[in-house]
This record gives sequence, C-alpha cells and structure tokens, in this order.
Amino acid sequence: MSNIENLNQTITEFYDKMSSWELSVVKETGYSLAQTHTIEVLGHHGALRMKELAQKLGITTGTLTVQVDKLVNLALIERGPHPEDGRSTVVELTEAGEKIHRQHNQLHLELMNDLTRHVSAEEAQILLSCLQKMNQEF
Amino acid sequence: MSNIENLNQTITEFYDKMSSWELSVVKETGYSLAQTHTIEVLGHHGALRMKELAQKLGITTGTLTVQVDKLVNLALIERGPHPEDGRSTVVELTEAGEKIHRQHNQLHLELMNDLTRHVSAEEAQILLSCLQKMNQEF
DNA sequence: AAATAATACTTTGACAGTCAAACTAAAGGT
DNA sequence: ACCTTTAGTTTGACTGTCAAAGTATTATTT
Repeated sequence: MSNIENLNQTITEFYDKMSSWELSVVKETGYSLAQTHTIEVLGHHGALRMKELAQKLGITTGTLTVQVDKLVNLALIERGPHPEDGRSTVVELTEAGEKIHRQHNQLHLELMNDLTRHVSAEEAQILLSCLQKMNQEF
Repeated sequence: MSNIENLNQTITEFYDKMSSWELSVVKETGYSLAQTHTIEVLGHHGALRMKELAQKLGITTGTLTVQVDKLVNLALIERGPHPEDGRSTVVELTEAGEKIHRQHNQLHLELMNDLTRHVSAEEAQILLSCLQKMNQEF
C-alpha cells in the first residue's frame, strides 16, 4: 500500500473513532450532539450573532433559531440584542452553559492525554506541526 | 497554552475541517452523507451481513433496513441470502456502487495528497506512526 | 422431538435536525 | 422617501434515528 493510501486509511480510522467517542460521551450527558456542538462553539468563541454561529456550525439560521430556542429553554444560553445592529441577536452561554462547556472540554483534554500515552514529546511536536500544516491546506 | 491543549485544539480543527470537506464533497454527488458512508463501509469491507454493517456504521438494524431499501432502489447495493444462516441477509455493492466507492476514495486520496503538500516524507512517517498509536488507545 | 430461547431482520411510530422558502423587521443605498 | 439588502424567525417537507413490536430462522434445553 502506498504511503498516501496508508495515511488515508489511518486518518479515516482516527476520524471514525473520534466520532464514536464524541457520540458516546455526549449521549451520557443527555444533550444531543447538535446541542453540544453549539455549546462548544459558543464556549470557544464567546458571544456570537446568530448568523456567525450558524456559519461556524455549518447550518442555516432557520435551523439555528430552533436549536437556540431549546437551549434557551434549558437555560444554557441567552439571547440578547446586538448593541449596534438592531437586526441582529447576540447569543452567549449562561453560567450553566459555561459549566457544561468546561466539563466537556476537560473530557477532550483527558482523551488527548490518553491517546498520546505512547507518543514521545518529540513525536508529539512533529504530529502537531504536521496537523497545523494540514489545517492550512483546507 | 499547554501541549495537550494545543494538540486538542489542532485536532478539533482538523476534525471539523474534515467534516465539512466530506459534507461538501458528498453534497455534490447528490447522495446523502449516510448513504455515502454505507457505500464507503461496504466498499472497504466487501459483502457484510446487515448486523455487521449496522455495527460498523454505528446505527441500529432498523435504521439500516430503511437505508438499504433506498440504496437497493438506486441499484447501488444488492441484498442476498446468507449461505449458512437463513436468518441473515448479506448486502454488497453492485458495479455501480463500486464505481461510486472508487470515485469517492479517489477524492480522499487527492485530499491527502493536497494536505501533505508541505509535509516531508520523514514527518509523514512520524505522523502516520503517531496516529496508529493513537488509534490503538481508543 | 418438542418446546423454549436467542438471533437476524423488518416494520412502525415518534422525534431530532435539517433545508428551502416565505415572512418580518431593521439597515443601507439611491 | 423608496427600493434593496441583511438578520432572524416561522413553516412545511424530508431524512436519519431509535425503541418496540412483529416475523422467520437457528440454537438450546428438556
């Protein structure tokens, strides 16, 4: 098998394992994958307009409106007016939402720790550098 | 930022970019993500029982039955009896299904080629080795 | 050998998530 | 002042999903 084929297969396997790990972790919390993803993005970027958030999530604002309604009902996020643009709504995590974000992020860090158990510091440095280069090529 | 945090963020970014790449590539074909995933798994593993396929896809057999119905209608896969177990159905790609799988796989290989444009052979070797180690830790 | 249990798949009913398109409200351009 | 564009919401239709009930076949127990 060629190097590229080998890398393709290994990355695909890694991707699939990440997917099912995330799914199983999220299932335990009782929130859906879409809800968790919304919380993650808000936790990472802070307050966002509906449109910005929808773009980062890769969904339409119509879909997001419904999702935000649910999360507001769960008291995990809050809607507020945009200070300058009367058309816009700004959305951000509540303290409860922040807490969920921190907990979820912690699980990610623990996973990374576990996964790199047999990866040396030197290797990890190259791994990181490769991934950064690859991210730039998309 | 700690190494682990850095790696976590970079991997998350990579994962997200892979997701949206896959989604956009699949959209162009007119087939859904779930359909394409089913074809990918069948293309990679060859003929499978319904149950085996459902497990590899991470869905229930109930969901898979419906999905297979559609793909059979599209003439991309075929159902057949299991030679030894009368309860089982075996599912495999048709020639048209194989063709789609080969085309999709080719796109993956081209992506990998593009992504590693600035990754040296030595780095790629370490990248591969790291990912293989990490895959074993799940 | 007959009865029971386990397994493989299908069907059905109920929901999330999703989009496109129509709608409302506000801002920007002429 | 009047279009036009933009931001967000609402609505209708569809896909993907599961759980639970149903059917057919195989395996196990008695």
